[in-house]
Amino acid sequence: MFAKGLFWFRRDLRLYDNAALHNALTHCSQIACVFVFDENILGKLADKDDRRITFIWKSILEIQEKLQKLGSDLFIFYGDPIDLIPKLSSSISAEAVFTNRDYETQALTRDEMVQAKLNEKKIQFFTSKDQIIFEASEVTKPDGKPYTVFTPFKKTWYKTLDNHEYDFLASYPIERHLKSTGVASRLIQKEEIESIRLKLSKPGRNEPVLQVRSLSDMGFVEAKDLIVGAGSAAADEQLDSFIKTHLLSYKDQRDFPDLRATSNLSTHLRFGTLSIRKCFRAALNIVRAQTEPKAKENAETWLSELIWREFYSMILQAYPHVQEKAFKPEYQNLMWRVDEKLFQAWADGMTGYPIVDAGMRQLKQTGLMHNRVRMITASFLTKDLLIDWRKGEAHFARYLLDFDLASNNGGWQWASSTGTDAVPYFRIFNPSLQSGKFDPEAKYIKEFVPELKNIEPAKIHKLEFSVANYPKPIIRHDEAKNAVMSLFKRTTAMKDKES
DNA sequence: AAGACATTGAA
DNA sequence: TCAATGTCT
Repeated sequence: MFAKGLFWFRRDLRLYDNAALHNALTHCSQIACVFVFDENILGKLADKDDRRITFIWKSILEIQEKLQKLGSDLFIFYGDPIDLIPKLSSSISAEAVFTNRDYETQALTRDEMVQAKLNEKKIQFFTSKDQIIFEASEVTKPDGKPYTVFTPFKKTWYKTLDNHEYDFLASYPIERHLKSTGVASRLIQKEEIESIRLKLSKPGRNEPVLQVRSLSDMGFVEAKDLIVGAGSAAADEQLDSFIKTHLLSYKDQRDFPDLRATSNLSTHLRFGTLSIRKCFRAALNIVRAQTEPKAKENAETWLSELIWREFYSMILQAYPHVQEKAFKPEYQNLMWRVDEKLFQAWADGMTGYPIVDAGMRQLKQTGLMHNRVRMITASFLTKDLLIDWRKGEAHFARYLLDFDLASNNGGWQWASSTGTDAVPYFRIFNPSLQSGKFDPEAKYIKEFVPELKNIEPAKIHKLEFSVANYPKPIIRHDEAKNAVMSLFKRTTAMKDKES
């Protein structure tokens, strides 16, 4: 038991069912909470009205308000966590720092450095699993090696959950430790926090710490077009409404982008405004309650999507090289085309392929893109334009409100056939067929490509139309298909020769 | 509109 | 041996 501890919020922006926060509250007599806007990350953001910064800001304000109601407060800093976390820990005389694990290489390196600095000061550093149900070492093949194919992974994932009687989905009860105020509280009270704040912001021996009171303190402005409500209350509402309206028809409807039948929870899962354990519990309860097989199947498909998220997190943990290069060694030296004009046409939604352009415009306009369309646009960039998947990955990373490195990288490597799961041959999307199949009435297309509002859907899919201000297709799909097949075949042939 | 395409990991 | 978020005939 420690007298004082520090809890560090990162991508777990909620005050319930939070593993590391629970750990802190049960191992310290008193704790303080902090969020740090990392200057290393924010400095690289090109747009000052970044939707994600606004989402985080609003979500942590919700947390701060709750902590204030509990008699405490939240420290909000801007700077380098490698300096700030140890500095704050000393200021509050913390003996230990608690945080939830993050598996991206950059985050792991940062945490190692934070830990080293803390240990110099004889302060302990504890991390917890919180953002996924199972870490890479917990779901493996019988020989202990990580899976690389989704379906067997999913089977073992379920089996592991079942073997432990669903303990892995149990909620961490935080509330009971947060109740009382005053001397009995487990939270350091706001007077003490205020005096530490004053001390930290005074220029003295050390640089004063930049304590954030508004977005503009960091040079950011509020994004006005945030289409996902920030905070955990909004997340809970979204979960409830998705379950009520779309879960039992999820399998049948999720692939049609105009139906808006997906869960829309990705942003909340990314920032932890929704607990993944709560998500799985809710889904499993619904699945179990279904007597009608069709409804059950629909709900199970959503569970499967959540397990895809687990799968790609596992891949990132087990194979961190995917962050720089192809998962498959034989595709690490593919000769992708370098063509800034083609790339820009794709990024701007000006390829002349309506379904692709609709998706790319939805991304820029809203910060999100329907999953089916992510696959179509990714396939188009890599298989039709022959442009390196990493260029597309970076573009999505810049604009997606729900950007998650593991899932984004997994999706791009999947679409470009460089990643886990076999069979490049089968995976060249035909944009015309995809749009005819998943947006038959071209409703989604017309929403984001209004130039086409008077064109018959069938003509849109077949690209048989001509409109002012809208480009002709920048590439012929049939020719592109042959080109990409021979690109992959050449590489495979080279591999065969070597062996 | 069923079958061909044809590769690879997992059991 | 089975399976794999597709396409093409």
